[in-house]
Amino acid sequence: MIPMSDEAELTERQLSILRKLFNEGKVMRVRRVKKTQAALAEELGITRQALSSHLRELRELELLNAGRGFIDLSEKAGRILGGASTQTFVFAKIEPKKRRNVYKEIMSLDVLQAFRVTGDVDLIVVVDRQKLDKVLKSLSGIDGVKGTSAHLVLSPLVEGK
Amino acid sequence: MIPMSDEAELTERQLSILRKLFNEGKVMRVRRVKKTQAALAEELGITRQALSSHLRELRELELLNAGRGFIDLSEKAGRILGGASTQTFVFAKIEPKKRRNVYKEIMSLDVLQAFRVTGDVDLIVVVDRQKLDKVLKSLSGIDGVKGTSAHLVLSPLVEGK
DNA sequence: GTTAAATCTTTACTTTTGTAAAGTTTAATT
DNA sequence: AATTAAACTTTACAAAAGTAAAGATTTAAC
Repeated sequence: MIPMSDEAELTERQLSILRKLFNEGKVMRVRRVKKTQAALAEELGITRQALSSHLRELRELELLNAGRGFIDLSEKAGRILGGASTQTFVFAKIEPKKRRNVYKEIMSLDVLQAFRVTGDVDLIVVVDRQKLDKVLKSLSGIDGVKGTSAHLVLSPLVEGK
Repeated sequence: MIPMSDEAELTERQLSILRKLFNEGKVMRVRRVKKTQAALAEELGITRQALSSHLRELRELELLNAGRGFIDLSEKAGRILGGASTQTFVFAKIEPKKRRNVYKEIMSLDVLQAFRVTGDVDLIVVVDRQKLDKVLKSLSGIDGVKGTSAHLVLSPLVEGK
């Protein structure tokens, strides 16, 4: 009975299952569409079977994975569509005294991830390349942010563990 | 017939499906375990149905999602388990002339992600905190790596889009 | 000692997805 | 005009996962 965020609780068994999966799992970024294949097929105006055979080929190319009620596009698919990887890393240095404010502001920005880290950089923010301009402007406008540096991803060497 | 990385090609229909999904999809990071529920149940020593009911509850708490042959843990699950994030960022500078070798070596390391990037850093490597020591040693031993700096994640401000 | 919660089993049925086969249509190529 | 590739259909069945119901165990709490 481990207490969760608010009301729910987890039993020992549930926790052990989570732990087991966590240890064996490989990290990946996906674009998930919550929709059954039947629904998607209808939107496309084709039969489920026709769609299914397209999905099979795309799956064999490692471009996507389908589950029950959802379809995940892989990073590889993003690369083909968007050209390059859409990730960008932004490092920021902040004034310690104003960090609370900085955290609060960053949480309201349209970023993929943001971390407080140790070392000669205070924050690492992961941004979608298309939104980099806007985010950089917002970031540098935050009271307490001393400086930023952006690092576009040229190519991923390793994608998931 | 859009040419892909090497040999494969995509038909118009396949491309349009990818594009549609890409636009509707939401970015998420997951930990994926490639295993059927039947196999997992056997490892746990319980029936498929018993496991299935655990998974249903975990799914209702948005801790995971199961597909055919795989189970995805959500970020929320990671937060409950790890407490903190287990990610660590390592920046590396490399000698341009030896970059090919460096890329090759890095791909064989036990890292979560690795990217070539623009800016005053050449590579950003994401490593599991537990493996940081080993990875740093391996990294600095690679011919062509001029220097590294590690940045432990103190806390995530934003987890997934 | 009784109660209650957690966990499990067996049996059985449904839903979603995967796949196969045979054949039609359309458009571009030679 | 004949060929070929892409895309689709219908019919049909298989596999993986989801669900339901009725009951057995175990363990901790009261």
